[in-house]
This record gives sequence, C-alpha cells and structure tokens, in this order.
Amino acid sequence: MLLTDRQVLILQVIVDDFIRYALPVGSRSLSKKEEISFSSATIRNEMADLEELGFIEKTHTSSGRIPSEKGYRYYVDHLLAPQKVKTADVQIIKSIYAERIYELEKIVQKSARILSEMTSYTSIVLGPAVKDNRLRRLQIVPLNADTAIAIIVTDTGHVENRTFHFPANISPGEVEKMVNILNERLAGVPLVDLNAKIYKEIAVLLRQHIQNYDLMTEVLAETFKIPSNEKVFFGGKTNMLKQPDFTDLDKVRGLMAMIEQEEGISEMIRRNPEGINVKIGRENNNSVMENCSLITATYSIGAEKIGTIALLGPTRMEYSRVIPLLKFISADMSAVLTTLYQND
Amino acid sequence: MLLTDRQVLILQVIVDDFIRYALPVGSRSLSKKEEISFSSATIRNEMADLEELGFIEKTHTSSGRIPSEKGYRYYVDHLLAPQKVKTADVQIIKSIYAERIYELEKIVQKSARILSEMTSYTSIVLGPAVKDNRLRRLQIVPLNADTAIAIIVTDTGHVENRTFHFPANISPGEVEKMVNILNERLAGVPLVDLNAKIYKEIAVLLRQHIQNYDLMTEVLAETFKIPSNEKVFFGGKTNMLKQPDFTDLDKVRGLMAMIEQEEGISEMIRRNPEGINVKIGRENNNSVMENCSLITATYSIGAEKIGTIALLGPTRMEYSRVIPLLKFISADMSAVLTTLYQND
DNA sequence: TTTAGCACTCATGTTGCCAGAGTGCTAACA
DNA sequence: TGTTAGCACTCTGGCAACATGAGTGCTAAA
Repeated sequence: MLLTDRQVLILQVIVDDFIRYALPVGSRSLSKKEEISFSSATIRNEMADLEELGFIEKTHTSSGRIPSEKGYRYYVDHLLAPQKVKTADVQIIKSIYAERIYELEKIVQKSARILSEMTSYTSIVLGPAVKDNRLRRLQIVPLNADTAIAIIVTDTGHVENRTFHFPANISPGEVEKMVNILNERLAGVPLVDLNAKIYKEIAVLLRQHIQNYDLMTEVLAETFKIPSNEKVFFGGKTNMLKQPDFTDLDKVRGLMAMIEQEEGISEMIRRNPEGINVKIGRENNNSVMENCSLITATYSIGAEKIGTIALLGPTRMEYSRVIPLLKFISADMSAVLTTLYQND
Repeated sequence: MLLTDRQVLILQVIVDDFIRYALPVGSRSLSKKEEISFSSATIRNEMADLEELGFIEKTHTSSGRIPSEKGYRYYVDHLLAPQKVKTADVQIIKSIYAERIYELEKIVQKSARILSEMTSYTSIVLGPAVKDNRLRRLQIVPLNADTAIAIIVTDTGHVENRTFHFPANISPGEVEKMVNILNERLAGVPLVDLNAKIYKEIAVLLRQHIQNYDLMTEVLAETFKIPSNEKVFFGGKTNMLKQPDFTDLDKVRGLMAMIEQEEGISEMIRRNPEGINVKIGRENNNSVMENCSLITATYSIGAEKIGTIALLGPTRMEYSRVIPLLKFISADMSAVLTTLYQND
C-alpha cells in the first residue's frame, strides 16, 4: 500500500501537469519530462498500479490519467512543494494594511477582494459575528415623530443601525435619559448579551424615568436582536466562470446558486477546524462541490479565532501557490487585527 | 413601409410565440393558430415581406423566423397588450411596504429582490445618490486615542459612517464642542455641500474653540467626502443563467463580468430618461447586451426623480407581463417614498 | 526489472445519408 | 388581384460508417 519513490514521482508529475494544463496526462508525454528517466512502458505499468490504488483515473479506456480526489489528497498532504509567496504579492498584501484603516470589516472585505484577484478563484471571508463584538456606544437619532434610528457602535469600529418606532407619548427628554442609562450600563457588553441585560437590569431603571417603560423595553429588546451569523464577504464571485473546468452549464448554475445563497457556502466553510484546511471535491459533502476544492484558513485576534478566509476553486487548483498565499494573508490579517484590537 | 393589418397580426403572433417557446416560428405552425385563418402559403408570402422590411429574420435558409430587434421594437411600441398585474403579485408588492420600514435603502433593496423573484430576470435598482440626502445628525464616537468614527444620519434614514484619525492633541471637550457646532450649522445641508460649508463657515468657528483647528478642518473635509454615485442594488444576479437563451458560455461570461463590475450596467441604466424605457439589444450600445433587453423605470419623491429601477433579461423578454409590473412597482415605490419623505 | 513492440480501445472529426421542418415559387383558383 | 395547393429545394440534426491519433495493456526480449 505504501507507494514507491517512483510512483510518488509519477503521481506528482501527473498532478502538476494536470493542474497546469487541465488535460489528461499520457505515458508518452510523461516520459518526455526532464524529471523522468524511464520509458513510457514503465510509466504505463506504474500508472496501472497507481490507478488500482485509486490515486489516478481515466476519463475513458484509452485516455491519459487525471488525478482522483485521493490523488489530490495525497499530493496536498505529502507532495506539496510550497512556493514562496511572490514578493510582488507580499507588497500588495502589506499595502492592504498600510493605510490606517481601523474598521475591521473594511480590512476583511479588502482582503477578500485582493485574494480573489491574485488567484482568480472565488474568495469568501467569514467576518466575525457581529454578536460577539462589544458595545462601545449607542446613539438614538429621531427621524420623525414616531421613528428613530438606533446606532450601535462596537469596539471593532463596526456600526450597526436600525430604525424603530417609539411607543406613543415618549418625550425627547425621556429618550435622552434612556440613552444615557443604556450607555452607562451596556458599554463593553457583547452585543449578544444586550437583550438579557435589558430585561434584567435596564427595565428596572427605565421604570423610574419613563412612562411607557414596558413598551419601550420591548421595543429596545426587539431592536437589539443581533443576527447571530457571521458576515460573509465575497471576492470574484464569477471567477469560476473563467475556469476551463466549468464548461458544463448545469454545474455552473449549481455553483452560482450556492454562492448566491450564501447560506450553504458559509455553513460549509464554518465546519472546518482552526488553522488551514484543504477540502477536496466530495470531501465537502456537497454535490455541487464535486469538482471544486475549498481551502480555509482561520484568522484571529490574539489567541481567539474570529473568522475564516476561504478560497473556492476547481479541484485542479494551484495548491502549491495558493496555500502559502492563504497562510500568509491569514497570518498577516491576524497580526494587524491583533495590534488594533487586542487591548481594547 | 406601413404594415398591413395582416402583417401586423403575423408579426405579433411570431413575437408572442417566440417569447414563449424560444424556437423559430414556421409558417405551418402559425397557420394552425386560432388567430390565423389563412394558409401557410399566404403566411410565407407575408413573412417574406416582413423579413425584407427587417422585422423578422431567419437563423438559416430554411428555418422558421425569429423577431429581429426592429421586430421587438415594433412589438413593444405598437402591439403590446399590457397584462394586468396579477393580484397575487400586487399583494406581494404591497407587502413590501406594509411593514413600517423607514429606511429608504431597505425599501429599495427589498424591491429589487422581489422584482427579480417575480420575473426570474435580473433586477437592478439605482438608489438615490447619498450625496443628495440632507444631513440630519452627525455623531462622533471615539474608538481609541487617535481614531474615531463619524456617523452621518441623513433625512432618509441612511446611515453613513467612516473612521478617521484625530490630529494630535485634541481633547474630548473640544471634540464635543466641535460636534455641537457641526450639528448646529450643518443640519439640513445636502451632504454634497458639506465640504464647501466646512471651509466657508465652520473653519472660522472651530478656530475659536479648537487648538489645531486647521488640521481638524482638513480631516473633517476629508471625512465628509461623499461618493457621488448612486448606490446599486441587485436582485437575482445569476438569473440569466437560467434563461435558455444563454447557452453560450462566452456570452454569459461577458454579461456576468458587466454585472459584477457595476459600473457599466449602472451607467447604461442611468442614461435613460425619466419614465419607463425599453432598450432592446444593441440599442443599449453595448456588445455584451446583444441578446438582452433592459427596461428602466424611474421613481421619485414628489415630483423629483431620485432613482431608477431596471430589469435585465433576454431580448425575448415577457414584455407584456413585465412592463406593467415595473410600472406598478415604480409607481408604488414613488407613492410610499413620497408619503415618507416628502415633507421632511 | 526495464523496455520495445504490437494489438486493442476509445474519443474525435469527417463523411454520407435520411427524415423533418421549413422555405420560395409557380400555377391554379375564387 | 389576392389566396392557396403543390412541389422542388434547402438546411438542421441525428445516425452510422470510417479513419485517425492518442493512449493503454500485455508479452517477450534485453
């Protein structure tokens, strides 16, 4: 079951070649490669063995071989010669963070865009769930007699806002008092806990200052319902169309539908553990991903994982270029975010 | 050059049929239709004339006919029997506005989504340019020693926010004063004019209260640079993939690239005049639009046009269903927005 | 163990053929 | 003069036959 050195070499060359040219690789063309010093017949024998072991497969009886998912898996796990990230690319990535951006979301979004541009695959970044941010400041801006905007600023510079309707008979003075109470009591509280706190602590206080305090409490609670999902950012949504692998319109439709939906893809990304992960084809447990690979890398503030940056491409992905790139970006992002937000 | 009644009838039936089935229409199948009481031979003669006049064309010598762009044009201009909007659809549209939403953007975005769902084409809505909104309130929330978020709330409930960096040595007290000054002086001013006002009126006032007033003024001016473009909202970006007309991957790629870019498509929409407009195929002056039509309808607050709602589909679009729908939605949106924002 | 050689397989492209849909034209008809 | 039936013609699309070329598996010799 263990592969011989020569088999490994052949597998490696097959995968490299197929990644490059997207065409089945035959024994004759292999025998012409520098790395390979034995004849096509020998290669054929070895290929037959490799096929039997499940590392490569044929598209039809007399075709060349293409890597199977297992073949890619072996390649990724054992054969990857990670390229160094090109200095030009390093420059570009560094420049994302060179501007003094504070807003976490912008950093994340920009990273997604650049990653997709550098790879011409589709990048997906799960931003930190807003619910885990902490409240920095709450403001209420009245718009008309019964409508106002609540603005929530978090410690990561994220601004969340939503309109709501006042219960009847509330005075500007009361609103002001309420805002003060809320800011005093809720600063530093994770958004996800706002609701509980409002019922537990704030309601009592409001009672002392506001007429319609019970209705108001309810409105506040409703207003501060924070979506529990991570935000999803995309880069190069339609890059898949450019890949020669996707000539089948139906496949494309399926993929696009999934990307459009956001749910499916973010769920798929989310279930990967910390660090860097490569999921090849059906390893993603999703029929539309049959010819796709997904590489994920988590990023963090300090030691705490806060999001995932992912790359979606054909199984025939340039792993050796892309994996180091993703590692680099996620590490760099983590570093930047950590200096920005660590000691808040 | 004027068409006879019979020619018009035939043209109408051809277009209707082709819109429905996406297959070239032959004389024999035409002759079997109820509406048509004369023989296939007669139809052939008429079709020959119609072709000579440029209203229909063949895909090959012995194929049935399909409408030309000129044919669609005539159909849209003269033959459209606008269907009534289905009551079910009316319900759905009404329900968009039934919830008491105040935020203009949400209304616009929701409209885009629903329009695309009802038509299975791609909808694009140009929201009002943020720069034309008026400032309702400005807030500044410090994030750390030198960074803060400026939050701009407009009269349409839009919240714009951006981070900026304080010049050195500014005290919390000074910031508060500044915010007060800005709110006093700038409330009701269109965002696009903020900059001018800051240099003309605010700078002088800041001078009296703030040490580093010149640097601060510059930072403010920089912060209040408002993007001049309309916001673009999409619905059903990938709906085009579902149309039988788009089997050619290259065409699809071109279209998707344009949609992804946002620039091209919004520019194309923008150059249509007020009211409802139908641009067929090359009338859009854009090679990727060759087999597409674009229908635009403007919406307004009171008498002032503030945005455009558009629908992108194949030239073989269901004009008779879709045009009334678009009319209805744009009118309804205008009505709702007018009651919400007219007297602000 | 390696390799040369050969028979075999299959995808691809070409050709010819046929059926079917559709046209254009002509001649007869109302 | 307008309408229609009929017929010859054209083109697409599907199918089968065939050649080609890339590639394989196997055998036998080195």
